[in-house]
Amino acid sequence: MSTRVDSVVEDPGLIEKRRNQIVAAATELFASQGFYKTTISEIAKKAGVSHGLVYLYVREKEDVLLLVLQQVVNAYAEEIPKAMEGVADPLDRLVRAIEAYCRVVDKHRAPTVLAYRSTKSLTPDRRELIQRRETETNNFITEAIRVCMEAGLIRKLNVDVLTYQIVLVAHGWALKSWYFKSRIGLEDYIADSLDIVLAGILTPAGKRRYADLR
Amino acid sequence: MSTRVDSVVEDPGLIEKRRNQIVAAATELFASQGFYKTTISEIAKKAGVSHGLVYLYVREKEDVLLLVLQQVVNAYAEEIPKAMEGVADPLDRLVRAIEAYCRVVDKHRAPTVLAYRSTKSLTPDRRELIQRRETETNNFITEAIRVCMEAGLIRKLNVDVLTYQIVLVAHGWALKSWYFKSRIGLEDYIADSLDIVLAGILTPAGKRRYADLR
Amino acid sequence: MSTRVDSVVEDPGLIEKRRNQIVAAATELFASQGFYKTTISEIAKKAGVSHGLVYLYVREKEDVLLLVLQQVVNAYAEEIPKAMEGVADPLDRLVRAIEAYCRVVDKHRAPTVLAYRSTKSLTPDRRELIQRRETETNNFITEAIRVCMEAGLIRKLNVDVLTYQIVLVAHGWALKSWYFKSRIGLEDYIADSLDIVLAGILTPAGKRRYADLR
Amino acid sequence: MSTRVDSVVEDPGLIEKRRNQIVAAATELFASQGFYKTTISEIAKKAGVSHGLVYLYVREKEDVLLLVLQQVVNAYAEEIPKAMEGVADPLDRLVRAIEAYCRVVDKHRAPTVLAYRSTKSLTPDRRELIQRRETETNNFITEAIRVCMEAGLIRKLNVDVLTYQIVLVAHGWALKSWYFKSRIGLEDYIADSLDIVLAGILTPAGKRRYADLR
DNA sequence: AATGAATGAGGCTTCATTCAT
DNA sequence: GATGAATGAAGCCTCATTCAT
Repeated sequence: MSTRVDSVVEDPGLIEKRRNQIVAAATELFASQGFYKTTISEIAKKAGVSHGLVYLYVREKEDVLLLVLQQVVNAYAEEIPKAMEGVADPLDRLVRAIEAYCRVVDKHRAPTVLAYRSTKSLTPDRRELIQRRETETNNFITEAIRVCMEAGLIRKLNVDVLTYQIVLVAHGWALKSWYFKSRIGLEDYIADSLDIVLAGILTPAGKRRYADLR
Repeated sequence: MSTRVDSVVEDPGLIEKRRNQIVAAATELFASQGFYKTTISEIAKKAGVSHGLVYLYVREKEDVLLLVLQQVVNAYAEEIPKAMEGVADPLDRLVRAIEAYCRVVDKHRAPTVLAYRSTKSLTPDRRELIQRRETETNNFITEAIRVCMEAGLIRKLNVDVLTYQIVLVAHGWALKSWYFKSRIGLEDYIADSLDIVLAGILTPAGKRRYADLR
Repeated sequence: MSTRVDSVVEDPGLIEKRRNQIVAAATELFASQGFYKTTISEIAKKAGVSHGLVYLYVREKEDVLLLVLQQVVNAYAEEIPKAMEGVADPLDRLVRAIEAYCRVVDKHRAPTVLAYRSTKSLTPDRRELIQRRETETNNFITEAIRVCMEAGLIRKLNVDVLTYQIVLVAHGWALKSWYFKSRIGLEDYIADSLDIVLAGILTPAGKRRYADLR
Repeated sequence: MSTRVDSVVEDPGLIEKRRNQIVAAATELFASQGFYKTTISEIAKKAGVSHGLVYLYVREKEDVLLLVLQQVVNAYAEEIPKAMEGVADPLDRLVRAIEAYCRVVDKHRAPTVLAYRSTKSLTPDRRELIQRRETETNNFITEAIRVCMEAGLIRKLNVDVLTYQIVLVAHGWALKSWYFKSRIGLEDYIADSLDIVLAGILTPAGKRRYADLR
């Protein structure tokens, strides 16, 4: 979980603990006010430390943003494969991945939106770190699609387009939560989205297999 | 075209002209550096005016952002219905709306991404102005879907979910352009996306009608 | 009534008229908000002219202040001698001068306070113009005192101190109006002040003469 | 000593020290150039600190003015009662109060004039703070007069008018110092003013008592 | 004479970052 | 390791003044 963020403090346990405090506070503040309107002092105050301390665990303000965004994309990168673990059936794996994706997004709604708002506020090197990790996650989806396709369960389609269509469905839950909030719940959103997407991509064989899974 | 942004200058023609200059400059800068990293002076310089002049046409920096975002959502709100004008067939209307949406997004790629990044930087009243306009546009999609559904061309589905799935497909072209750029062109993206979505939502009758349209 | 303020406009009648508009508007605004918080645009708007016009009748903003202050000190310089005109009795002259002073101050309460606030905002040359005029006015008081003194109606006292004590009584009505407003009216203020001052300065002969005057 | 001015710095000793530096510098500058022509940077420079530091001890520029004016009215409120301490004779108390008032004014000549110029530049809440304190001070004079009156040493007169006549005599030393400077010294001014005022208000009994005091 | 658009100097204020304790 | 006072770069915005029409 190397973060590529430097600290003058040596003790890794302490680093872990302090950064968690800082990131938790920052996530909340960035999500509600945005990166630029949030000051280091606000973060420190909410984290219950002095603002000078922040600079013992981070070199610049932007590093805090990096840590926050890493936490989100790391959550994705961990929980999605975990949902697929031990599941052999290719279609089942894909479905579970999609469901998991929506649920992680739901759990991290605010920071997910933050990622859309603020990734570009990072310097290119840091930005790449985040995007690489996101791509990594999406590769699980891409791979699951590919396996289904090879098994004849999904039609021949542009895999990239399909991958991002699915990703956007998941992210959409966070991005448009201001719209959905009063209209539909998470589980219904997942069910409806799956319904649409799978109907659009499954082959007849795929459809039969999917019916069996339920 | 009322912008809800005040100006001390009276002449509407001049206001129009100056604001166009300012918005054009600001769009470019906001898109590449973000709202907060862009200064009023930079905008003025790129627009070829003094920075004092900006404040004759705008009351605060945030108004510039509002104008920029209004330009995008207005483009959506105008061009999408225009693509449907004179087209009677319900399915054709929907397809054209989707295609048009993707193309407007393509034409305004940078400011579309900007909208995702920066809408939350607006004060609530201004933010609402933008979101209202976006909802307005999306209502065309919702309506087109509903008509198709009533005509038995589209399955019974949650219309809100479907609307935003389509909207996200269109926006996705801008949001993930960093990924798609090297992989696929706009027209292929539209074709593939339509392929997936329509397959997912059309009834057998709808599929037959769609085949006829091509 | 040369004002020592330049104008690019030639016609003296027009200058007079326009300056009156400007000064009237400015007096009100300066009095309520102070010189620095008042903008040329506000003055122009209240005067019903364009703000560009102001600069045809005045070279700088400070000139407007000078004109405003000149109007007050000129009112003093005119009305106080006028109250003494045709009055021969030395003590009567002094008493009428004091009464007149208080009444002019009352009529110009706001600009009188303004003079205390803002005379120092003038450049030295302009400031001197105002102070010279004020001294001119006060000389009427000084002179009246001196004549009374020579006539044995007033005790031998430092004339300068006495003059300013009287002047401050008059100005005090404006300066401390926030305090007096709810406590006493103008005529009572004049009567009480005269009572105190005259009792303090009149000789027995003076007191007898004063009794005759009433 | 509560100033009603916020500071982000906690240590009261440091606040005291820094504010003293700032106020000393500001007093000088405000007195010579006025509030609006003085910049925070000038104050900081003269105080030997960075301009950023000023904002650790003050929230807005106007707070600096408030602190400066508080220093003057506080000096009045402290030194005048101190001059009366331990003095039992009513007339003696009044005379000492008047003398003390003139001397404090002399010691704070510039900021006293500043108070006349700039109190209105304060927002109403801050202005009230200053005026309340000034009224507090003047109440000592009012009270001393009242006691003398009850003891039959001073004639029945409007106490408010008399109070402010005395106050203006004291303030006059500062307000008209440009005139007096070359004409009379402080002690003579005090003596002459007392002479006039007391002659104006004392009863025969009062005059006898006053003669005894000398 | 009058208008009002345009300029740009300059002030206030914020806040990331440093550093002495 | 932690604190918090101090610094100073930098941005927003105002408004006196100019000038083309």
